[in-house]
Amino acid sequence: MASRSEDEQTWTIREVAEEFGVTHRTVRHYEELGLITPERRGTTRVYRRRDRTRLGLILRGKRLGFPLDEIRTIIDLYDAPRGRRSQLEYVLGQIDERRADLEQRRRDLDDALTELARFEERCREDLSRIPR
Amino acid sequence: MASRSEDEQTWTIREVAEEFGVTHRTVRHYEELGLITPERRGTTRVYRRRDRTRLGLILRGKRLGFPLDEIRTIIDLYDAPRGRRSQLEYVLGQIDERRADLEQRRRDLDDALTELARFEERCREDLSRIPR
DNA sequence: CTTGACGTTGACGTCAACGTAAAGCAGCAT
DNA sequence: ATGCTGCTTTACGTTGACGTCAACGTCAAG
Repeated sequence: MASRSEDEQTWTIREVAEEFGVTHRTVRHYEELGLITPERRGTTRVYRRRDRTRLGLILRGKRLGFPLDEIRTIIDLYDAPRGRRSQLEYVLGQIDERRADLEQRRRDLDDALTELARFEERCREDLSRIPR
Repeated sequence: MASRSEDEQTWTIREVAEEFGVTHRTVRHYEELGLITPERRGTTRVYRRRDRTRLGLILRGKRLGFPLDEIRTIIDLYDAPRGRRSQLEYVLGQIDERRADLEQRRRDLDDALTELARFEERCREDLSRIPR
């Protein structure tokens, strides 16, 4: 039972890779680029909740089409030191830039979706005019 | 005023490139991949409204993180023949797939934005606790 | 008629994001 | 001890999306 701070569930590289639907090579690639930094038990990589969280953020960033180095600056932002006032102000500025970027994407996305809806409408009309 | 079908405004490659903020090499690359097919006046490329429309769609697709060959299938869809019933049904099916993809992206995007908002909130709280 | 300013076609270079093969160690089941 | 399985590093290959020449055509201006 030992109630120490043993929130220490860990995973192997195969486990996280399979869980997130990527290869171990991909996971290691992200480590090479400094996106995740698993500990080592001897020579073996040990992944914790923090690493899985970051991996999730990375993959979502990829689905959104961000390059990996940009993704790194984004998720590093979440872990950045925010002790001093100047640091916090810097972080808040970065947040604003990020939001502007994301909102541009959402506009593009919404435009694409409404166009698609209009196009579907036209197709359905065409279809309704075809007999049989 | 000569009312012929002279909706024939044209542009050169430099013009469209500059207008859309890309290089002529990029425009030619898209042509190599069959994403746009400008006519030729002799050997020179001639761009019309249709090409500009497609270029706009391509670049929006890129901002959304789609690969170029996927973008081609998407915008080709808009120009696909829809004469027969089977063709229309195929197109409608493709539209559904596209929409599912785009909506997944929007979910990711909204998640990212709400997380960002929460994070900003925390930063502002931290900031309010710092004197001076 | 030469000189730019643009246009054209190759062809090779580059960078990101991995894939893939080669070779080795580490534990442990037989 | 031996082999198997899973993890490791090293290193070169691949694909997508262009960049970057080089070498040449063309047409209006001087």
